Amino acid sequence: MYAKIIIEYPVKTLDKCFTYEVPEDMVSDIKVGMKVLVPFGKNTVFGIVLELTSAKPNFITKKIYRIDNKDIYLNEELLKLGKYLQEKTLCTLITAYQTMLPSALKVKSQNKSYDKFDTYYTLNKSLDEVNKYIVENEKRFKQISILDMLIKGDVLKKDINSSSTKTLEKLGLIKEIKVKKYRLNNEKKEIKDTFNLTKDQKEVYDKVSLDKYGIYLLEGVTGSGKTEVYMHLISDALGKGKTAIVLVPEICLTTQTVKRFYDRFGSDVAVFHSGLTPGEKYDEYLKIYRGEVKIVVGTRSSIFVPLKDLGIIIIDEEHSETYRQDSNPRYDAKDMADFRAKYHNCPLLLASATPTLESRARADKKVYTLLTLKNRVNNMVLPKVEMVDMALELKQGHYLFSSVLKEKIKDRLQKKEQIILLLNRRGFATYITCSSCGYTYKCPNCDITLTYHKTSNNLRCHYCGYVTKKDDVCPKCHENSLNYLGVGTQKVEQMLQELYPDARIIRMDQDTTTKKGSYQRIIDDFADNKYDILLGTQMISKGLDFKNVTLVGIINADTSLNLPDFRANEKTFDLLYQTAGRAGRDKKMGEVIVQTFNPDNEVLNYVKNNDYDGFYLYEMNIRHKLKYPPYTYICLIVIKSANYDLCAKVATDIKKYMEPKVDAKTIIYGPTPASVFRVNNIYHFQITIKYTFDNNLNQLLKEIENIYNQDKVELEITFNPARF
DNA sequence: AGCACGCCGACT
DNA sequence: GTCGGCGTGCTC
Repeated sequence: MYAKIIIEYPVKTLDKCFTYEVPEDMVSDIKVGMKVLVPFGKNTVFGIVLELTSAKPNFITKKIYRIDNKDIYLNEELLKLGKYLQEKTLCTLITAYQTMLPSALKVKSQNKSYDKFDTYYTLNKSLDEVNKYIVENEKRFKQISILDMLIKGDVLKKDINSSSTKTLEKLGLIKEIKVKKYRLNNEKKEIKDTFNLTKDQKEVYDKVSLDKYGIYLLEGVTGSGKTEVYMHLISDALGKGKTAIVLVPEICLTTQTVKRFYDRFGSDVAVFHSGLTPGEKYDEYLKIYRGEVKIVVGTRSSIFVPLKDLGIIIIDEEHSETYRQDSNPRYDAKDMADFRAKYHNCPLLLASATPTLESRARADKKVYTLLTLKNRVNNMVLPKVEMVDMALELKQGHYLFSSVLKEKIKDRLQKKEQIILLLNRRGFATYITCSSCGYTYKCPNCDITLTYHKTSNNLRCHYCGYVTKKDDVCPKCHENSLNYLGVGTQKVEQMLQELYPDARIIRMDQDTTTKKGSYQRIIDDFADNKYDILLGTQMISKGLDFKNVTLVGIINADTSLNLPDFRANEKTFDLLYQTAGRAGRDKKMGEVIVQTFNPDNEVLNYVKNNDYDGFYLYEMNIRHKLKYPPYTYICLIVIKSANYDLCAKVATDIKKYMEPKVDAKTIIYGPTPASVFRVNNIYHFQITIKYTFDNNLNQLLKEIENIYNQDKVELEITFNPARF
């Protein structure tokens, strides 16, 4: 028997099968998908068996050394999923499989075992023989008490280890056994199905068919109880003997959502996120592999878990960027989810209060089934949103906090209600703005904020390459106040403390949440009313549910409007709408203050009116005019090299190579310097491709990779990039 | 990726 | 005369 094997080196030249002979004694054990050790050149490497065949090849073959672990291997579905991942991202096949496996199982030399064991004592003789021993040695009280315990069941060695156990072991009456120990364990809980769905929720729930493939888009306002719908659907899937995957954005994981799954499904749930150690991940993977859990809740990579018989896949907060990996392979978990849903003939449910325009547009075109939850549960009303013109406030001497916001904060502090303040740091400091009038530079061709390049003191558009010089005074109001606009959370915290000396303020940003668990601690403390004000960056916007928060303040709504990205509006809407949704999640009415230099901005006004659908129509119109997704697809090629000239040359060569070969409607922009032009002395150029239908593009890009991706130049191709 | 083979410069 | 630079080509 011969095996076609793909080896561990993630290089394009080795991205193909090598054929090895399977030794006689391995024939009965070996299976497609197993990790094996093989000789390769002068080395010994690991690889994955992709195919088994009896056909003898016409070249000399080497023999497989050994199977790495015959208990864990990729099944047919996951092997196919890997190929799909390769196809979608143009990565090597081995990279695809590596991505799918937890680090403990990756195809490479592993020096340590990730298995942990508990040692138990167990009886080694029949009950009769043991009882006989007890009768014959009735004076050996210690031994007898041990035997009595063991008759009832195995006992941990460390609990009863003594000279007596050693004697019994020598006599052959008892023995040690090792049992695989999981690092994380959840108590088995009764599944309670007492939560009743509201009428709205029931309607949505009824429309999802668990018995066939289909993609549903659930558009549900903040606080509409989407999780409750998931629970019911999952519960039904389990009832059919099936399993479920729930993807959540990273930030939601440590929070209430997961707890709710534990409370409801107990030990049927495994959680997968970056906070787990490799050992913990390995254990969870093993539990899933062995079918000991039925539901996996986790971040992006959880889409690859080896659950069998999937009954439903749910992607919560589907608009979140975290579902797209921003390093190689640049996959989108939604694509993977779609593949698996098709494979298992089960539904894929995408849910969000602010769906991506792409998803929402597909729902319009009936590619997805649109489901809506328009009302909050328990008659909670959506918060009242008020715009404050910061240009006016500034004139009155209110710098970071407007007079209105200051008043409201004071009021809530008196009422012992809580406040969340958002400092919008998206798009921070890459652009130039006028601090008197709020003017920003935009590209006349692309309607994109120009990015400031300090070295050359000019402004550039990263899409088309438009360059203009930075003026000394603002072109609109002629004040000498063009600069990076930026305040740090620390500074805001300090000012806040000066304004409200008695307020208890907790800051949440990159600095305060680096330590493991610190994020959770802040959330818990705030939920426990240990603080009055939670001040944070975008990480506070998602999924948090604090009953006592009645005021949300958005300190600077504008920064993200100026992201050099065609999704700037969408990102701003998401951020503000979701943050606003943190207010008034209980009986008390919530209020939101949005501070802006552009009070007439349309996007902000849709936020004000809690009007996602309005925003959707408005933004679709813009996307249509400027031919942005969802009306087109975008593919980004980044060319990286330490050699500036070479980098620029390869970039232009690629464009020249592609231009005559693409579809007539496909447009190639650039090359332009990338948004991060130079990192560690590596230059970055980028080419943007806009296309609608281009069947050759994938093939063409493969060619490009083969021709231009050499030692001194690195190419990075991203389909449908999250940002650029 | 890793390693060998191979053909030209400055050195124990 | 050799050691070693990294360009090229191959690995079942």
